[in-house]
Amino acid sequence: MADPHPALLMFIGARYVEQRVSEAVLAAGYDDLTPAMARAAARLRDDGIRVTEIAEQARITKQSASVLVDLLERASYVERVPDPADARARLVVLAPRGREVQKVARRVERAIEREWTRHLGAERMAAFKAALTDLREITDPYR
Amino acid sequence: MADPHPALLMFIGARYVEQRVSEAVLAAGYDDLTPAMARAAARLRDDGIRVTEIAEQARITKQSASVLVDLLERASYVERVPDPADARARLVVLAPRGREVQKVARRVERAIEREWTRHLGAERMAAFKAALTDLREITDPYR
DNA sequence: CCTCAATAGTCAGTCTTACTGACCAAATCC
DNA sequence: GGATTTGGTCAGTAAGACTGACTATTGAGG
Repeated sequence: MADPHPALLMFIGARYVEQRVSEAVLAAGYDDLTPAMARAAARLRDDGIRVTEIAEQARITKQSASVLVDLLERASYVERVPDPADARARLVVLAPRGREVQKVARRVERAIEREWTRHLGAERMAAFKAALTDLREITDPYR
Repeated sequence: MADPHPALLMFIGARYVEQRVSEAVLAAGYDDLTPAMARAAARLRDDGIRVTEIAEQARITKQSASVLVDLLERASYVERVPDPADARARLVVLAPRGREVQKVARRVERAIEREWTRHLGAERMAAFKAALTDLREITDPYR
């Protein structure tokens, strides 16, 4: 490829991080997490999230999201609790085991960010992150 | 998310481009291209490529790549020609119909690059692309 | 209040797109 | 010139996505 589109380079970088994280999580002994489960789990917030919200953000149907949450729940990574604000809905929250995995993932993510900063230098890295953040404004329909 | 990891932002951008391109291709009347077929087709080069190479670059097994090439061939997007340099191998090359789709895709990609340049400014865009290219050195095992 | 459209979620069934394992034929190594 | 590597296919299976139909709750209008 003579001059690859920025999007391809972005994809390559994102895929690299996903692989590094999933390897580390596997190495830490969590071998029952599939990539799809992990991607769904990555959407979790501390205050809980609805299945429908996971689906929107991950761009999958609510049925698919529901299956993934089932799997995560069965493996004790998350719990479903009733949403106090809406009796139709249930909130997906991290269970203790999920919080442990999250810690492992966060640690790898920070390590990669340091590696990238070392490679580009602090200044270029900051500019890079700022550009990504600005581009999100025109590429991310979910804020 | 308070401070999303750069990789998430990269993923969001890459996904946006893939969606824009696939929408345009669909709108141009090519409705028999699945996302997986398109991703495989995106690896094609003018001088032809081997199925095994597609597999390596797309990080899928050669069997999966072979199936996708079959589908692309059946839909007249590509052809398989014997590799003059190796009688075991066959080169996957774009067929006329494939070249038409490629034109549509390239057009959208250029349009998006212009939009991004408008949003960031030419200077920041250039720096952004340079940073992506540099990061590729440490994130892309296939050079 | 009371209907009724919208929303949160599930169930059932299907298709796409991966995977593993076994295998063949040509090329390359020693 | 036999053994190993490489390019690719065939067969079978599983993960993960989709559509469509359905239930229960919410919230808005009359």
